Amino acid sequence: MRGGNVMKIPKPVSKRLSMYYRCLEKLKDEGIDVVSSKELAERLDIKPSQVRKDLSYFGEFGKRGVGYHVDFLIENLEKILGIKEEWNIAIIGAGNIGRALSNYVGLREKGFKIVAVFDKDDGKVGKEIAEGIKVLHIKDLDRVVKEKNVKIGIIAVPANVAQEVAEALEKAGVSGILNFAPIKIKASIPVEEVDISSSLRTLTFEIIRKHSTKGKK
Amino acid sequence: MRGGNVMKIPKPVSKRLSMYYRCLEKLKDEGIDVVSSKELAERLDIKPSQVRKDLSYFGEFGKRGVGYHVDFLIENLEKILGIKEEWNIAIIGAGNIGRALSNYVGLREKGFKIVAVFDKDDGKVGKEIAEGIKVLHIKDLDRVVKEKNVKIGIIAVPANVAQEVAEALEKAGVSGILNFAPIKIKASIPVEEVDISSSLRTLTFEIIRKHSTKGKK
DNA sequence: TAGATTGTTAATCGATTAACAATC
DNA sequence: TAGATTGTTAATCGATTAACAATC
Repeated sequence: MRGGNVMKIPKPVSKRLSMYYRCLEKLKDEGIDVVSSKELAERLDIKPSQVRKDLSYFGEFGKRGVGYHVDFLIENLEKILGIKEEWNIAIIGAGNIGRALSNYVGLREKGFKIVAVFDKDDGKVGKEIAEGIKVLHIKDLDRVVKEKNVKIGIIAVPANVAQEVAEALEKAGVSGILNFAPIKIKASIPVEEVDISSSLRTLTFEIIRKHSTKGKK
Repeated sequence: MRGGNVMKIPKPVSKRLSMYYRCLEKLKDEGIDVVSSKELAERLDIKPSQVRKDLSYFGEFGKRGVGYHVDFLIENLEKILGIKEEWNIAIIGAGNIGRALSNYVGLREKGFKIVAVFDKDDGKVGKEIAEGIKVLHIKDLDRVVKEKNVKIGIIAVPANVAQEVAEALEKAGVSGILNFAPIKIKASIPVEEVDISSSLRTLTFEIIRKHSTKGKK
């Protein structure tokens, strides 16, 4: 099914769509131009019906009895995920995370372009944090977001100021936020959380559980 | 319920336990020494029954009619999550992510100690990547993991070599892996994935959906 | 004791998987 | 046409939430 009426899509779908896309690119490289949900699922270690259901939220991309044309599916996923668009990004916070992200070339290749880095510390403002990127003062956020058409704001500041930075970003007019601070951000625009400490904590939890559980299958 | 028999715990529980812990520390700072599931839930914007159920997987920490003693619950969460333990970490890959993590002081404060950084590039080996941390050659992984009692390996290499690095880490004897490469790692020890590009992609997906959906509530 | 709040069972909700008619 | 594989509906599984007896 599909249509203009409200359609709820499970949270995990978008992560899987990215997986499908990456896999399809590989298939294309291998010279394969039609693939079945079975084949795709096998490569990704999931169920064929999951592949079909995930795709069905967005349209009918396959041919019964045949499978999915790799090129056609790639094209559609590119539209759904915004892969061919260029996304201008501003980073707030010129500390370790801010610096690492500014220098992370992998992002550029995927269409994510860091166009500005902000900090409130005058000692950092004006310094070159990455090639061609000078740190700006946070007070210029509004103006720069508009001028440089910033679509995504990345929060790379301590937890205690993260919420207010989020509000400033939203007010400045960004469309989405990626948050590295270990605190849940409340906003009316989409927010994704990346919490490294929390992931490490989940890991130690699992390690402890694994070792202390005797009869666990 | 609780007990020695196999007890399945929902995946999202550990993230929430971390949230509870952080919130309890704040409560302690505020001088509060007893808290109800209702109060805790309100502060975290979840349901009281979720708090109670999550905690019930690990024991009976509250008093009926009273609530939870903050200190007592903190103590227990510290054990469950391994918060007071020191976790020695090795990073594989001395690129941008590796460097950023090596310099990320926030980790140290939480008991995560980077004790070694590895790379296969001779140009990087021997260089000081962070204060007091010289890059080692990957060939010394096995020895160093044993000598320095490394418990966690962080994968900060490109996707195409991530799986083999994971296998090397497991063979060397680490207990868990944190993976920054955009590929799902298969291993028999716990693995947590942190995928920044994928999170950004989910964000662009949500932004596009939000804007193109008219009647959406 | 009366009031409050837990721990746990049962009901609900959401996501995944299986099954199958439609159709290439 | 016969075989294959989709798109979609129905069944299952897993996680959250509500309800309530137990008890501080």
